[in-house]
Amino acid sequence: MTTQTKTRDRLLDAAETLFAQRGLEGASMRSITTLANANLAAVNYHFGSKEGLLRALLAARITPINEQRLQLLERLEERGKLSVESVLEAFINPALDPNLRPNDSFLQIMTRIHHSTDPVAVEVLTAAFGPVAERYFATFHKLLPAIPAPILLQRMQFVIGAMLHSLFSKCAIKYPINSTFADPEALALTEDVYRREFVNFCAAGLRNG
Amino acid sequence: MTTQTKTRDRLLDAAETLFAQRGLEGASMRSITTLANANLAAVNYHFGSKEGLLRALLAARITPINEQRLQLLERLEERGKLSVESVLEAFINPALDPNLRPNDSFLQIMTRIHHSTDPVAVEVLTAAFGPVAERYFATFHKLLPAIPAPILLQRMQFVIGAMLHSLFSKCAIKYPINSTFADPEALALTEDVYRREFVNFCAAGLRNG
DNA sequence: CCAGATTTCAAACGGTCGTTTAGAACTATC
DNA sequence: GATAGTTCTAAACGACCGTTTGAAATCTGG
Repeated sequence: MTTQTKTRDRLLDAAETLFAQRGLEGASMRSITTLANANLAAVNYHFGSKEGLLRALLAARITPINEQRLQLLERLEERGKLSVESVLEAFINPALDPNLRPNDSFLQIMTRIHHSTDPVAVEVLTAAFGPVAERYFATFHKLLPAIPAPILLQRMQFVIGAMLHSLFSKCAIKYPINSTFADPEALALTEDVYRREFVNFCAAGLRNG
Repeated sequence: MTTQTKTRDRLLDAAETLFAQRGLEGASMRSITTLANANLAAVNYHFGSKEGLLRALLAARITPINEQRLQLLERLEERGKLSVESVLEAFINPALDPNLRPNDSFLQIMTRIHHSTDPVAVEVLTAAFGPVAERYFATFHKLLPAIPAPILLQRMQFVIGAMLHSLFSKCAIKYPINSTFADPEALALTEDVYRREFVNFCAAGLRNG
């Protein structure tokens, strides 16, 4: 009884799950291939190596998200709808789009690799995220001309950090502060509320920081 | 020619450096003991195991920081100097105090383990950071009574994320956006400016998010 | 100086790691 | 239904992992 999907895709899904769960070093080829119901040698056959698997996974998931970030920004410019809020929305929305992000594991990976020093992760991340960061910085710089570039850059780091950590904590570790409240249900923000909170928090910080 | 410091301390320093550089799984006992100019068995002798080394390292570094966070908050309360800004300062300052943070590597570790799922890291982090988070949340709740608890909790996640990522990027990876500017020197914010930016960014976000 | 406790050392342990290999099983084409 | 190309499989490779061991070296108090 084997799954209908192709081995290559099952390997990518398994890698996504286990890289998120155990980290890049902690997820072994044996655990990945076992979870994917594949032979140990399957990764090397389909991707050449573990590094190849990581590259393929990141390319398959990160690239579409960042491409959409650039597309949304272009559309806002074309339609003259640029504002701090709309740009922040264009930045966060692709990371929440179910069409681009099959499961929550990838958000964990994204946070992990943003704070890792793994050469492959850094290389892929720089290549994919660099143009987006430059483009968004330039846009914010136009929208907030009174803020000196180094200051604005620092504030963008705050924005990126707020995004990464909140996306991670949304679908992974529950912070102990949650235990303060009797009803954990009341703490679960809808995705719309989360999005609004992120945009407003960062907009206020960028402007008045 | 051996270093004057004791083996136990050299092991902690080496572990701090390598855990930051290669992650908890990526830093091997052999690399740690070699960097510390110690025998391979030294870690097991002094700390029992690699996990024991990690626990000792985290306890030695995280605990003082979080204790000071609580102390500073108490002092603000005693002196009636509570404000969103002063509380944010009490939160960020211990992480920048050279007396509590011997070198930058620990900031990388702190960011890493905040986004890891390693059982030991999660356990230590929850124990050390939980009371701090609850305490600060209660204080912010008093200062900003109009904001519903779940919303305030989400905004605190943004604050924590902004802190973690900015501390990490300060001493680790340089984002590609930096390359946009000719003079990288002009981008290096002093620690005072960074602190002020963090406090003002987060204060604006918490209030008007 | 010497006994006793502490610390360091080289060597080896079993286990897991990522990768390779040669052949079996499958699939598509004629 | 034979053939060629693709995919899968089991087994083994050397390398590195964290840990253990027992003896040497070092330090300590009398």
